[in-house]
Amino acid sequence: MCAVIDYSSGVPVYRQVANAIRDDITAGRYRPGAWLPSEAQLAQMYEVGRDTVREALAYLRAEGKITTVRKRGSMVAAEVTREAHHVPPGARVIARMPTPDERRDLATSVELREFGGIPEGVPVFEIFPGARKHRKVLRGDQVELVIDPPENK
Amino acid sequence: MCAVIDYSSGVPVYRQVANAIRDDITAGRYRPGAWLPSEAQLAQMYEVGRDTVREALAYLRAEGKITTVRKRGSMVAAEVTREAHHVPPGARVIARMPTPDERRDLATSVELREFGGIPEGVPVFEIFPGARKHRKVLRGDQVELVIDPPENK
DNA sequence: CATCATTTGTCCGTATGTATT
DNA sequence: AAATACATACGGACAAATGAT
Repeated sequence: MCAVIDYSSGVPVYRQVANAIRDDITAGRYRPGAWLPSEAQLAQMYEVGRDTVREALAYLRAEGKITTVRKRGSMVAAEVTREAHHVPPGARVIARMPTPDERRDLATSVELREFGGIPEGVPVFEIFPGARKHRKVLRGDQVELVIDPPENK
Repeated sequence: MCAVIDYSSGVPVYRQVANAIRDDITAGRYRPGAWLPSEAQLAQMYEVGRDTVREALAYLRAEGKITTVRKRGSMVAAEVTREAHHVPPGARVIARMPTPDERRDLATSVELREFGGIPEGVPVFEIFPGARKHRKVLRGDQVELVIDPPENK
């Protein structure tokens, strides 16, 4: 029934599996917050090895689509509402993946306990405000930058 | 010489290996663009299984620190100069990981041929300009957003 | 042009510790 | 308490593509 793995396509099998699972997520067959089948089950479903499933899950983690909890399983990432963050004129902003330190510092207490930090696949904003104020690092999955319209003062 | 893996720390071994390699990268012992030792060599160096090394490399790929080329090896991600991109007042910006389509569309021709798309660990900006213009999706590793100062017109 | 060694991708068997039931 | 399920980790093995000889 599910999933045709094409071994002659040249596309790594783990990516084909990842694509199939991602399609199931986007199609709503796995809902946000729900647990995926276990690695062994997924391996059986797609008729591939466990290693391949593990790589596919790592791939989806890197995309931020799922988070994996040690000794529990992999969960579809929950949707969060983004909080507006106002950026002053003249600022510069880059997006990048967080450092290990930032992953620890930006985590909620729950995430820190469960995952050891913010999940994989979550980028950060690094904001350099105009003058010589300190730069800010914000979680990319929880904020939305709002460019302030010019004020008349 | 290199790397002490602490099996009693509770920290997964693959993460300890990833941390050790990352430290080597940040310390400049592996330069941008250089090939890492092969998986087999790394496994020997840290005295762990190849599975563990592969997981560590997947972890570093997700961080954008390295890119892996099939049948060739893993390379330290090259540094690029960011191009300035001006954002109009009133716009909203989010950062997220790209979809598979975007990974293909935003790749250079070289990346498309070598990796099949932009590398893992590269986030994107999604910019919603004020009115009802089309949204823009830009590579997070190549651009730097510049918030335009208010103009007087 | 042909051959060979290297390297990643993939699969399998097995073992262990831990969380949940 | 006991059993089950699962992530983590090790080892061996082969295929296919690449690069060097």
